[in-house]
Amino acid sequence: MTDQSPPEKPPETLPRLGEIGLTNYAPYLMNRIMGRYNASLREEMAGLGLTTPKMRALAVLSVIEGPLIRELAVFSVVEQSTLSRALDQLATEGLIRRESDASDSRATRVYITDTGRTHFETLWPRMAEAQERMFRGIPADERRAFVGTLQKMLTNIRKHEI
Amino acid sequence: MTDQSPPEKPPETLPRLGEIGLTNYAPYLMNRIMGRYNASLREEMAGLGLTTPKMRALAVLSVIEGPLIRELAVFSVVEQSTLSRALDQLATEGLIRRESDASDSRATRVYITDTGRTHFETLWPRMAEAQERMFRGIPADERRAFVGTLQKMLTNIRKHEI
DNA sequence: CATATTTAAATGCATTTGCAAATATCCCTG
DNA sequence: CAGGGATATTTGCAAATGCATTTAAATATG
Repeated sequence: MTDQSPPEKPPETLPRLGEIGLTNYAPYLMNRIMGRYNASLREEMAGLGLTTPKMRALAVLSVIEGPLIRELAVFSVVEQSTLSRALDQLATEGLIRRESDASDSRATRVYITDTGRTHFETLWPRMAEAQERMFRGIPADERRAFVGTLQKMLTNIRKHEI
Repeated sequence: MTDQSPPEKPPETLPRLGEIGLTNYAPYLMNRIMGRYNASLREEMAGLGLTTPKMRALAVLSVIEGPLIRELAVFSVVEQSTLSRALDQLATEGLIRRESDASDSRATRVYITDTGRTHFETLWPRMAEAQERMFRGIPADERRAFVGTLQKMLTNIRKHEI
């Protein structure tokens, strides 16, 4: 009972959320900002008959040629089962095309159609605008640094997913 | 037919997503990163009987004292009707308390209970860890700059919401 | 080479979500 | 101070979501 070590200091003192404040906690800020970004697009998307998963799939497919469905799920940040159904709709509407993989008949590759590309290009200016609103008043070099940090963060999380 | 001006440049040329690349488009990166962050917490939350809306409400309430429900909806980035039901559950579980506003009997203020605070403090270390994983290898000054930019962005979107 | 294991995608089902409408109260205007 | 909007919250309902399971095919193992 002669232990002299200070009992009140744990090895690592974790500050509480209240101490940091919501607006210093990066995930809170990011969720808040993305919530607004996504909401601002939802309206536009609804007019085009698109939901968030459908739009995200189209966006990724406008850039990546013929990914597997499970890859598309990761890139577009949509649950695989949700994506599967979103693809059903997109295929029915003629915006994408499913093609069974040549070397693995379990797998399916997904391609955007010309119609799909046109559709996405109608939406893209709104997405660019929404980004522009987010970044309003932020100088170019600060934007670049911000995106650079995001890319590092993506690398960090990628070690856990994929 | 002697017009010498270059005909290929429209007044404002909007780069396509394919030209920027997904990984230079900030909203894509942010959605991707937050998707992972939220997924990593979902598991932990499930064990505590929390959903994302319930967790977010608790987190905000651990910092903000007695907000109106519509304010809480904005702060916690949850649709008001969804929040209303999340609060039903949280109240049943004794984690929050609804109290009708003194000066406006339409309005309801929400307070976290001691039990709710304890509950949230069980989750908080996981949230802090998740943030730490996101920021791994990113130096302190870069983190600060990043959060600073996020705060500016929040100000930008705030002009549109609330 | 038969069998067990893993992997890809789709589907069944219960829960959650979000829009729109309902309800209750407040505030403004004449 | 009565009536017509606004505003705060809840609720009905159809659609979307996500987990767990199924189906089908590939790969590993003995």
